[in-house]
Amino acid sequence: MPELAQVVVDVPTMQTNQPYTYQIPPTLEKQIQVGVRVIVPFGNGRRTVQGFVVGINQETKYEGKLKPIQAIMDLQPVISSELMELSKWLADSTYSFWISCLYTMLPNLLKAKTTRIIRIIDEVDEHVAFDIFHGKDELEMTDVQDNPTILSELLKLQKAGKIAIEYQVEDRAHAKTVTGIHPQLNFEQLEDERISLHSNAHAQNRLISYLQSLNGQTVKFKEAQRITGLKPATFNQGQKKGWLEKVPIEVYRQPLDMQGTPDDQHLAAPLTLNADQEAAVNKINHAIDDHASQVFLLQGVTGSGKTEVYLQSIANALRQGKTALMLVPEISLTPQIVNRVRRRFGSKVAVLHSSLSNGERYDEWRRIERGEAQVVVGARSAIFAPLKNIGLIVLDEEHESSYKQDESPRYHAREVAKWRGKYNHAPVVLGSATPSLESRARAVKNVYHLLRLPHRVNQQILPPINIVDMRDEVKKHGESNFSQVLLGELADRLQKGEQSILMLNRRGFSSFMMCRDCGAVLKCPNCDISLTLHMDTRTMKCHYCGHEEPIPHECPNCHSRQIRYYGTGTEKVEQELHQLLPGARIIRMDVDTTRRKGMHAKLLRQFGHHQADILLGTQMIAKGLDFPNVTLVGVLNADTGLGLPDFRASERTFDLLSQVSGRTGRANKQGKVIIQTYNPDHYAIQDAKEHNYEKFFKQEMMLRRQAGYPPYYYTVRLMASHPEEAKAAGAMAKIYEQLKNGLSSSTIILGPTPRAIARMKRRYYYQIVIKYKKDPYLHQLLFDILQNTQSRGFKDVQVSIDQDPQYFM
DNA sequence: AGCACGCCGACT
DNA sequence: GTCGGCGTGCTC
Repeated sequence: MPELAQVVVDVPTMQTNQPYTYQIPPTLEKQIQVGVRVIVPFGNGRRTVQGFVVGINQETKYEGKLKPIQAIMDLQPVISSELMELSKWLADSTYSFWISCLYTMLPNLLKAKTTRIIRIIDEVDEHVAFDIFHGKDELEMTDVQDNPTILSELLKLQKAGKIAIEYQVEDRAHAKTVTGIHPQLNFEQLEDERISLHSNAHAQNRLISYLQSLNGQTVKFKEAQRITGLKPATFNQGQKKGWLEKVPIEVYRQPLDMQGTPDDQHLAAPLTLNADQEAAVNKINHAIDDHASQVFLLQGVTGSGKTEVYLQSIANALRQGKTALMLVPEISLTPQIVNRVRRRFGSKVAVLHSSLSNGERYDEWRRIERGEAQVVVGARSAIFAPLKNIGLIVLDEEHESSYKQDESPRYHAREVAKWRGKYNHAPVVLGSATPSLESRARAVKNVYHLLRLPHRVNQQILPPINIVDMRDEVKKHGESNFSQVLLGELADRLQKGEQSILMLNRRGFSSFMMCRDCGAVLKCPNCDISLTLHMDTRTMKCHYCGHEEPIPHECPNCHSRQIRYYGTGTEKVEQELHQLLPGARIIRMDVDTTRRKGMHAKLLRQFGHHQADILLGTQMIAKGLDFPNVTLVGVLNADTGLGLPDFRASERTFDLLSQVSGRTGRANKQGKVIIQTYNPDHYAIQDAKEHNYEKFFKQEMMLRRQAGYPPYYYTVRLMASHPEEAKAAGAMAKIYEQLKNGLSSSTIILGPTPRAIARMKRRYYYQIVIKYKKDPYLHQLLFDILQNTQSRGFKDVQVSIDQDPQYFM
């Protein structure tokens, strides 16, 4: 019996979400392995697609004739056996396609581009040759596919055999190369060449000496020019005379911020640990040494030196000959933290940012895959880094919601980390000053091992927090984003030459246009939400679909000219600040000023060098920053997130206030925090003021218990969308019937209801939230529901399932 | 996804 | 009669 390949093809639909069996042609027999990418014929016609070999065996249930694999794209598997296992688990636990999970684990460049090319194979008339093919003999399908007239014409020609459609699967993954030069002659031969030189050919003479000094090595052309000072023309002469040859040298793309990485001779030494840190490191190191897949929850107040604990534990994993993975939320993946890891571990470190180009990302991935990097630092998707023999996984700021991917596959990096920890028999460290309720509850139940760092390393007390009641403030001093107290403190810092950080909480908050006469709010034509004013581009933008339109001068509803904008953006605050404190130098950080590559780092560097007095920003400045000269943190509007219809609203507010408070008093100077709010008595704000996580945890747990939310219940969210509201609602109603009949009696079904943002990108959304403690039928039932989605009655309906959603909106 | 097959109304 | 609209089903 011949070996057969089981292939998962790149056709992400429910019906094709399974391996297909292919013959292995004799020429590929030796190269085919599980985890390589292949090109296979799929469907009628000459269509070819990319796929992954997920198994090699002799089994097939398929009765028809098996097709052969057309080509193999990798010499080595790009999916290891660990990641293969993981991909199956991921698809199952997130209700997503296997193929999507495989791609999620790889750099984008490994997703092949498929193109359809239309080629003339027989005489066609002039109209076709010039008007459609523009005189050429081939055409890309993408150029014509949305022109029905041309398309039908081409279809006829295809039937007549005049043109043919060819499929090309193109691998986009290419190693970057630079030109290198390689001596073609040995020392003596070069010496002979020297003799035949003209006496004034000094440059060529020097080139010969240089080539001799290379001893047969290949060097980069640029490098050779730099060292010899010779012109490219001289080298070209040498090439013509056969002394040297130009060859491509494979190099890794160097991200901007990688340049200037310390060399491995001058790495930073570990810092001295305090007793708490040492106890934590010891526990973690024991687990590493014992190959124990224990989960630790490292709960340490801001400034308590969690990072040092991570670094020393990572160092221990490396000493054991193992690798380590450290995850950081994208928002705090700042140069500060990356540089700290690089200074400690030098060239062993690979970094996976979202701001890397596809090529850079591919190169970092290959460095890891080849074992050249043993420490990986990155955001969410770095959890799939192709490290082998993992000894430790760290998730910093484990409570961050950005660890959950909000599109399919909707995985949580924390859960993947635990899976890989188990597979590799390695501990997982979850670190946070404000752990998620889920994690902390597990620590209480001893599922996780709790490690605490209750003190700041510099013995600084946590900064005192003042709450300013903005209701009084507005009564006494009128509308302003700045209370008298905050202004006074800011002026005081300016005078002392100290720095301040101001945070504008943008959650659930933005500048919108409203008509003062009829009250109409300018809304997105595609989505059900108001448009946000962007002064920099002078446009109104939709934050959901990207729709953009000019700022209106009159109300589109009643044509009144009394249309004004409301709300507060960072720009408006900056303007107000310039008026109130004319001398202050301000750096504004928000999505608009940091969109350009490298701007984030640049602005922080400027602030670090004290080129500004005030750093004004959104949530992105709340985490991870460490500036010793900052002695004041102000939160302009603490409570805008509290009103959101989301059971985690209080937790997020508490986290945010705690995190941002930690940005001050980090060095020797005492810091201070001022929080402005319209809800001064809310427990999330009061507990943050007291730096009292325990109190907040107890209170919030009680409320979650009463309302039946996580961590007391698991939740799943189902969503259905359709361009017509009734169709979306109807689909959800059908799903509701299936659920009601199939689930156990203790399970609670909420809905169906329209989503808080009921319309987005021209589609209407309906949702159901299921709350359950234990339901043996649920998992299978949800898969059945997805399967039923294929039937009539669900035409054009998109259904998605989100296990443990982060947001209910 | 992409394509063929097949069943209905509108035209050469 | 046939062309082409879209609903349905299949891809190893």
